[in-house]
Amino acid sequence: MSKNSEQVIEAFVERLGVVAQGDGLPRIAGRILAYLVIHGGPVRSGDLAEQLQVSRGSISTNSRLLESLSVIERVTRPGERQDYFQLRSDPYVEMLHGYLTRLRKAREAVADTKRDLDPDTWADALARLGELGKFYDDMADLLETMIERGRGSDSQAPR
Amino acid sequence: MSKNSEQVIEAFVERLGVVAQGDGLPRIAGRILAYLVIHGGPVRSGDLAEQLQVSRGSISTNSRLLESLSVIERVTRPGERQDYFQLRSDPYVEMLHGYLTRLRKAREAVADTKRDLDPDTWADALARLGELGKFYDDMADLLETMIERGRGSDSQAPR
DNA sequence: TAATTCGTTCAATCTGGATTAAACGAATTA
DNA sequence: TAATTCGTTTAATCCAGATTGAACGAATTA
Repeated sequence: MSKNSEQVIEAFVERLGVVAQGDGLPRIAGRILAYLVIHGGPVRSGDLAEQLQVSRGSISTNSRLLESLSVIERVTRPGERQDYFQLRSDPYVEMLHGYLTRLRKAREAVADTKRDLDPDTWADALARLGELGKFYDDMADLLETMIERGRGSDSQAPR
Repeated sequence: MSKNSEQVIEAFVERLGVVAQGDGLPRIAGRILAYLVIHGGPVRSGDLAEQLQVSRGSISTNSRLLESLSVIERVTRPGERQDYFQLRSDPYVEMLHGYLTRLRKAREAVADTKRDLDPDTWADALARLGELGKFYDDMADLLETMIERGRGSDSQAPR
């Protein structure tokens, strides 16, 4: 690895950490993801801690988070004790499910409110709630489209 | 307002606060938005502070945030000193611009990295970066579609 | 057996961002 | 003029969530 590449990769890892943060994920989760995007193949959990300079506990917590998001997967090797992690085949599409869940929660809040408000007294409010609900619905549709589109047809799968 | 409606609205305001939080916005911004969705018309800034039980400073900061996001607008009335706030006409579509900005930032991190990595040495990493970049591109396209669809035709546009 | 090396958990700490409270200026009113 | 009432800003506080570090159990090795 040329000196230059090191810096480039380090920068990428850090920037994806910030992106993850903006998406409501722990910074370290983004860094792990970035590291796996760069280094692909199964990476030893211990290496992650060392390379990213974070505690083993953090790696444990955040890798399990990414696992639960179906972004990475844990693999093992016969005769070896360490866990390995690698990207799943459709890593990014999977993340959309998280957005979808949040969207549905928002949508539910709107729906509940619409249901519980008296139609005569709150006509105006209900109209505006309808707009907001529709927005959430459209967003959800779009995400579902995106998920549908991505699933299976993911450019080049096997590595 | 029946006792019941009060509770319903209060719950809605709180829930949208949580939603906002999940979207990386201050909780109070979400509450202000919810309050305006319910009560529509121009609402006095002072009322917001009182009704939401937060400091004037918070109202000031968060309303300016929502203003900068083009979600609400500030209006005044001749002879009155207080500021009023109301929803803008396409409040939700406007929020998408924020997502788009974040998406582009992520996309840029990927593009920069791709540009700076030696194609021979990092062929695999570049392929994976390409996938990630494509994902961001697709997301951006979809958001732009959404923005396009929503703009102007507001209420119920054909899908 | 004891000593390592894993991963996980949990309490303690750290930290960034939200929120407040106080101070300020501007406009208004008395 | 002084006293109010706005909105904003800033420093101080608060808080939730991230991160760490130590402790633990399990599996391994010597």
